[in-house]
Amino acid sequence: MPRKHSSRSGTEERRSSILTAALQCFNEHGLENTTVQDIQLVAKCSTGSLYHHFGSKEGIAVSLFVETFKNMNEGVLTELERCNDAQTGVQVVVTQICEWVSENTSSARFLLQSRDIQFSPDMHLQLGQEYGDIMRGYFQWFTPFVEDGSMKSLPLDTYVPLIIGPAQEYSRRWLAKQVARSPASLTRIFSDAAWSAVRGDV
Amino acid sequence: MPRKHSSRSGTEERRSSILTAALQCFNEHGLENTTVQDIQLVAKCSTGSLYHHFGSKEGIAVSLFVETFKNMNEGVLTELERCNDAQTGVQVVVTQICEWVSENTSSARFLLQSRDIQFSPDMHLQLGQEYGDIMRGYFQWFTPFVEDGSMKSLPLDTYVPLIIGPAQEYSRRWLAKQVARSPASLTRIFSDAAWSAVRGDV
DNA sequence: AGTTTTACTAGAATAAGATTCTAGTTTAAG
DNA sequence: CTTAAACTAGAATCTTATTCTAGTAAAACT
Repeated sequence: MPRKHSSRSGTEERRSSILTAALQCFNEHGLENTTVQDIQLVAKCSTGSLYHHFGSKEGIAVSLFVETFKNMNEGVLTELERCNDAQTGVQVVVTQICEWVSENTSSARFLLQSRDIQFSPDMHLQLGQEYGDIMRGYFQWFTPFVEDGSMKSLPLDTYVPLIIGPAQEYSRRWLAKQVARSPASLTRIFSDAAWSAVRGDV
Repeated sequence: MPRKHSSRSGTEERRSSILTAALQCFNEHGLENTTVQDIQLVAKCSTGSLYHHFGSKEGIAVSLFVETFKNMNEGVLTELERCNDAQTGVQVVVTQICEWVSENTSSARFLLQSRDIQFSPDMHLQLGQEYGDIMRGYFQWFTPFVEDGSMKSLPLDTYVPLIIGPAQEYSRRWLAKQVARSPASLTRIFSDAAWSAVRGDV
């Protein structure tokens, strides 16, 4: 695994070409059934190169996970910060998620179905860091509205599941091809549900 | 894989001892990092025996998944059938799930984190069968209440995510030790949210 | 009871695939 | 122009899933 930022040109391309290849393979054959050779073949890179960059097959999955996760959440947070009332905020979060899933099916499939990647201790740390930052972002936005009563006061850990739970669960099913209509087309339903789950009792 | 019911005594014990051992191993090391040898060791059985019963490591996971899934849903359905109004029904489903997860952490962890088992075609068929039966059970119970207006009329595929989404998403986090309070202790919050997501507009 | 059939167990042999290792090559920095 | 570090290659190895051959034992049949 490379410690510092790559100093060499073309190296970032190699790295991301491996990630792209991996995403494609994971989507075609599943994480489990993808061999590193499959990835090498698609990315046109050698064993050495692949292991230099990621250390292991799991390392590839972890990097992909982290980058995808950050990517999605940064998009959502950006939109959220444009809002200035609780209801709009909640609904925008749900809408953004539904749209992102519908437009980035490969990434979404990987992200939502890969709960059980085995994170090694330091990977776990890295992820925990990112995760904490992102959550802080959300909570900072919402806290004022809990305080002024426009949102219910609930245990902190329950907000995220209440708001994104239904959309996420539906998305999982859609990505697994168990249901047909895209999450984006049901945005309204899921964002209404989210709001009624956390709105203050007026 | 055995086609018929086992005719021989002690065979069912061997079979279920393998499943139990597998569940334990999966929980300790993760699906990925569990070797069949690990399972053999815990179950005290030979390679031949294990492969006779399940055909592959994946086969073990699939059997475990199917049995656990049926198990949980039968419990929920039984309770549901005792109810005779929509609100109670919805809330009982959520409550049952929260309690089952809190009381059967090993099984729940396996069930909720193993979205991405690669089902081979015939396994997929078997699962699809079970799954369809169970869903039919739920829908039969709910349909009348949609018709009489006590529940919203929505696309069929959205009911399940709306009702169990938040509880399930929270449960995932709890099982991954990302949050501390047990789902059972938050039943009220999740079942209220479920009901407000699907209640008819009175 | 004796024979046959079939479920089941065993563990060695094999095969597939992940990871490591050795030997470079290329680039940036001094 | 030299050196150190990033990077690439691909053969060798090591781990692990799966297959194969050879049985044992219980039920079914006569």
